[in-house]
Amino acid sequence: MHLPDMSSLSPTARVILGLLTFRPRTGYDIKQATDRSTRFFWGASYGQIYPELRRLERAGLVASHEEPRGQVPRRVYRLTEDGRLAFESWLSEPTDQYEVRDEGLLRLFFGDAMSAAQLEELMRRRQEWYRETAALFRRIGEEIGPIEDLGGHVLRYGIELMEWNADWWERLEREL
Amino acid sequence: MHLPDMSSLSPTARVILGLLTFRPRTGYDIKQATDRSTRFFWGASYGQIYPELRRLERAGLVASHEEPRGQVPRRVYRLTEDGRLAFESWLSEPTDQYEVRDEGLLRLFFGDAMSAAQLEELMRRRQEWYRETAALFRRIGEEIGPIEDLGGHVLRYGIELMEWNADWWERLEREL
DNA sequence: TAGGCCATGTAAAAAGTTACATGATTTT
DNA sequence: AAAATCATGTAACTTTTTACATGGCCTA
Repeated sequence: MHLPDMSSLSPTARVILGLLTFRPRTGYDIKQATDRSTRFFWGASYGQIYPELRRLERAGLVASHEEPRGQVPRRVYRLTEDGRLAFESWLSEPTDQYEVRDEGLLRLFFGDAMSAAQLEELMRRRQEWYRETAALFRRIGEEIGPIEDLGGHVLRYGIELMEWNADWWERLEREL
Repeated sequence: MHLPDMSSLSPTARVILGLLTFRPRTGYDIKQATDRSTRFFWGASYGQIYPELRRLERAGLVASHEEPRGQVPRRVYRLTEDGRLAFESWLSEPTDQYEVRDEGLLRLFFGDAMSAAQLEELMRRRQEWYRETAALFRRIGEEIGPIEDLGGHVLRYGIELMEWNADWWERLEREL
């Protein structure tokens, strides 16, 4: 058995393999799962998921079988032994990749070209958005119940990060 | 005069126009500036910058002239009136785009597939990295002196966000 | 005189989004 | 009976990265 080449695991591949460590899933199911969980720190669209699943199957990291629901064709993917090894190997790699893409922050950076009223509105809007997003995360948390697995901690991270951001913009507004 | 189409301003175009609001720059200079300032919330590579500058010039948002240093060809770009209008129009658009891409967080999310020792190492590494990055940002802050413009506030945001993240992982470690 | 910085660019590949197309099943 | 959800996919496009190629200028 030759070890699968891990350096070729694309970001999307990592999310897919990760979600398959919990249980076998269809492409549709993977999309739903990313939308509900990893979306804010690593999303995926159908345009990536379906082709990537086929690539992963060719590479032997996942395997699939048909499982139609009535007339509806349906293909369920599961992790192979090679897939699990490749994923676990990625899990223990040291990586520092971290990136924030925040348009509000970019606007603030160039804010000297803004009027005072515009700046005011930006600060207000950002606070609102962060509070709303924190509330959305909280609702998701209530749906899935008390924190048990590590996914729960990540959700709590999301809530706290959104609150921190809202507070930061509030502080900025008071300062200016 | 017809208004330039702002919906076609790519993310890279916005950073370029934004940096040109301060002063005229060469492509190389723009790259240096993004590396030193916007990198962590909006970066750009040469492969985007040079082609984008030509697109922007064709669209009339920037203008350039040659300014060689000895034998070295050198082209300096500046914002046109249309470019300034397009950029200011973007500045006041309402946008909520926000994204975090954090590999450490992704690993934590799938951390049930990790051993206790692996998880331990992840938490330690992340704290280290956030503390180091906060220190790096602080050094940059010392170089550019006291906070005067809004760019200084964005730098302070970066420092505080890195500290918050380090603290979060420290708290997590104590909990587990 | 060597190394680092300034300077410009391209080609190819990788990654990701958006819009479209289709239709069955399940729930209200 | 209608609406929502489950389900699969593609094509075109946009965006971004990576690797390569080139060479002058400045300073220790």
